Amino acid sequence: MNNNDSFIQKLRSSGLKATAQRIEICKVLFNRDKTFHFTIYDLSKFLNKKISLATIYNTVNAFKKKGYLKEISINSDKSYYDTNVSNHHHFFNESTNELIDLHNKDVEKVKIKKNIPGKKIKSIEVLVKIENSN
Amino acid sequence: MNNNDSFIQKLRSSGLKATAQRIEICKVLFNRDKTFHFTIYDLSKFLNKKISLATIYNTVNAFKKKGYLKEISINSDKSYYDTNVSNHHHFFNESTNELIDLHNKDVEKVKIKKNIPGKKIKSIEVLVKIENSN
DNA sequence: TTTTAATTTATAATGATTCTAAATAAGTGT
DNA sequence: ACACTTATTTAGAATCATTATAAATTAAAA
Ligand SMILES: [Mn+2]
Ligand SMILES: [Mn+2]
Ligand SMILES: [Zn+2]
Ligand SMILES: [Zn+2]
Repeated sequence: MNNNDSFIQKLRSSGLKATAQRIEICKVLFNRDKTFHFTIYDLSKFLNKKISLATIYNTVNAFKKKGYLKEISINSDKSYYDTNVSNHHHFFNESTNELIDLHNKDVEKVKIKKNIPGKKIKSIEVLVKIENSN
Repeated sequence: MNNNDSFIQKLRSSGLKATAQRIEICKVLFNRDKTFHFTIYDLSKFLNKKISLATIYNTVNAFKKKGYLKEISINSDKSYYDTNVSNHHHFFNESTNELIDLHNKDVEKVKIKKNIPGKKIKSIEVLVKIENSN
């Protein structure tokens, strides 16, 4: 089973039609060793004008809804997405606008000692902003 | 010394002219007991059309640059600002889009065990997303 | 009071994202 | 293989937050 086939299965199994555009986007996003952190603009550069911007947005939103991508909270004017959908934290390099994963072993478990009645915790995310220390 | 005078001094001492608009905005932002978390839209509602939107943006940006306001990292399409400029963390209520302060005593100190050579840490922020638990 | 530079403002511009609606293509059933 | 139905793609328009522009105003200095 080659990669394309696995993407086709992945798409179909989640009720998404396996279109050429989605398979192309899957290849860019998921044929990787490490986590990919990207903006829509980053992704569109990789796709090299082969796919319309509307479709890139549609697909990223669909993949996010299906749980294949995660949106990352950055103080910024555009959204960042992450192929690592597990619970993890980030460095954000303010000099380069680049995200770097912090794995569980890199951050001591965050303990929240306050609770709000009637509310439950959905996620706990740590963002460590860094810059050149020159 | 009334409030206005203290705002005038605060503005002048940081090299900002003490205009009527800025004093008005100071009153909304800083005449409070607790932290104020707001968007530009929130602030503009408080100001009730007396001040142009451009000036609200200009002033918030100026206050942020001077360290009187902090921008908060939320996964969202608009910026949030915070009158609490100290290092602290937040709950974000996804049902109401409301920020709630987490003080130092509410969160165990976050320990980052990974370091990136040539980079220094500017800030460490924890964002706890919550929602109705029904 | 005059001068000067900062500020305010209406308005235009920008940029990210979503919407619209027509054309196309995937998957289903025959 | 073929037709059918519906999801998807797409160009382009619309929206929304934010920033830029540039002329009028005003604070503070001289
Ligand atoms: Mn920003
Ligand atoms: Mn969003
Ligand atoms: Zn990540
Ligand atoms: Zn706060």
